[in-house]
Amino acid sequence: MADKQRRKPGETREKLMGAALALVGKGRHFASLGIREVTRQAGVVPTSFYRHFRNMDDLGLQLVDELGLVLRRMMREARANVLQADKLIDESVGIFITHARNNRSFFMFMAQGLAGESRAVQEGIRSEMRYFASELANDLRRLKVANHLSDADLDLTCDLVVRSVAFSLTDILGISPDDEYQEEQVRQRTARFLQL
Amino acid sequence: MADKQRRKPGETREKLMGAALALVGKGRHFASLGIREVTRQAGVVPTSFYRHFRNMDDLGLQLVDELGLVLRRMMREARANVLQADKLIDESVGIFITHARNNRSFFMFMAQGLAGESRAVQEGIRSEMRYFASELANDLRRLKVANHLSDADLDLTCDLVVRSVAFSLTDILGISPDDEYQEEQVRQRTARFLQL
DNA sequence: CACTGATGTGTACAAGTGTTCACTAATGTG
DNA sequence: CACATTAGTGAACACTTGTACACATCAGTG
Repeated sequence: MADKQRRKPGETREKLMGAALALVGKGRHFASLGIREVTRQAGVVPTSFYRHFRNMDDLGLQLVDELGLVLRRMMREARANVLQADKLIDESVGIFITHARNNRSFFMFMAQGLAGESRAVQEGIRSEMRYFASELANDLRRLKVANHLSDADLDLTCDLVVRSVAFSLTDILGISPDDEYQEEQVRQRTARFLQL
Repeated sequence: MADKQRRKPGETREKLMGAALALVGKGRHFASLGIREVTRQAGVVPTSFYRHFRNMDDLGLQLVDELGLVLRRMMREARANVLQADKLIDESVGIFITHARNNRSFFMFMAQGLAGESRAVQEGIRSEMRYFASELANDLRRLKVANHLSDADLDLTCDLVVRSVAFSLTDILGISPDDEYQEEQVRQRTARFLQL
């Protein structure tokens, strides 16, 4: 695997992705970002952009890949921490919210991408969600919770759960700053959703 | 109420909103639209924009208002057509999908706005959804379906239902052209969601 | 060491951007 | 009718945008 060379040890490519993410985190929509804007934020000259990405959509796609890593990390942590089934929901929601706060920009990007303008990005995010839902179904099968549901219904339920949680994203991200009361509010509501 | 004057009988204001909507319908994201672009699509000179809107966010807000009308119309139709409770879900999903197809751009705008960059638009759409959910809860109470749920749980359930349906939007809009098979697929899945 | 390929920089340009200004024509109100 | 208001127009501005080109610099390979 090739590394960068010249001057700095930091990868310009990562700086660019980070810059785009930072702008999204500040409230901008990914679809409205321009090449120059991103390079400016990254502290790089505009032409450098083309060394790593064809265009903004390309950058978006690569962000989706990284997003996948974040989600997998979250899943792993959830699996490790959820030991008994009775606290399953509360624990999971807690972990999710924590990750959503720690990777605010990433999850914002995800929420945006679901209705974004690049079909490819849209499809990518959706596919990550499908994967997540199917893994969730497997876990539940393994834990023998929800034996009362048929296989097909379990899959469907998990899809529904993932969708609901994803939707709650906009709630969480909308208040994230440090409004602890509201956060608790959302936490409880999301948990109740899942119980139903 | 004042009307337009000069030359044409058609409202420029509506032409501008229609133009923005049309661009969204073509796959563009609202956040990436510019004033000049919209006026060009509307066949109007750029300066005319300022006669009706402060900026693009303002236009977005007014679109949300119109979106509210569309939603209310849909709700009315659903209320009129759903007579017996057993067909409630299938009927409702059918009506929803029909409206989603007929007002494709509007619903696309709605899906986008949920994670859009204007906080005001975001809040507006969310408030429309809350209103919709509360009306739905009232209807269900009236029909005496779901007596087994507490009031608070019913409200929560309806919120969940509206969220799920809204999420399905992206599914529906993503395939809308004329893929009847997939449409049936989504129709069945959404219905099953609601049954659960 | 010379060569190649990847990565970085600076300059340049044509096209598109939001917004302002002065001007014109139609409308509704006195 | 005169008048203020409203809704339309075209020209002009200062900037920003995406992209292309030529060039510089480094890492690794023969």
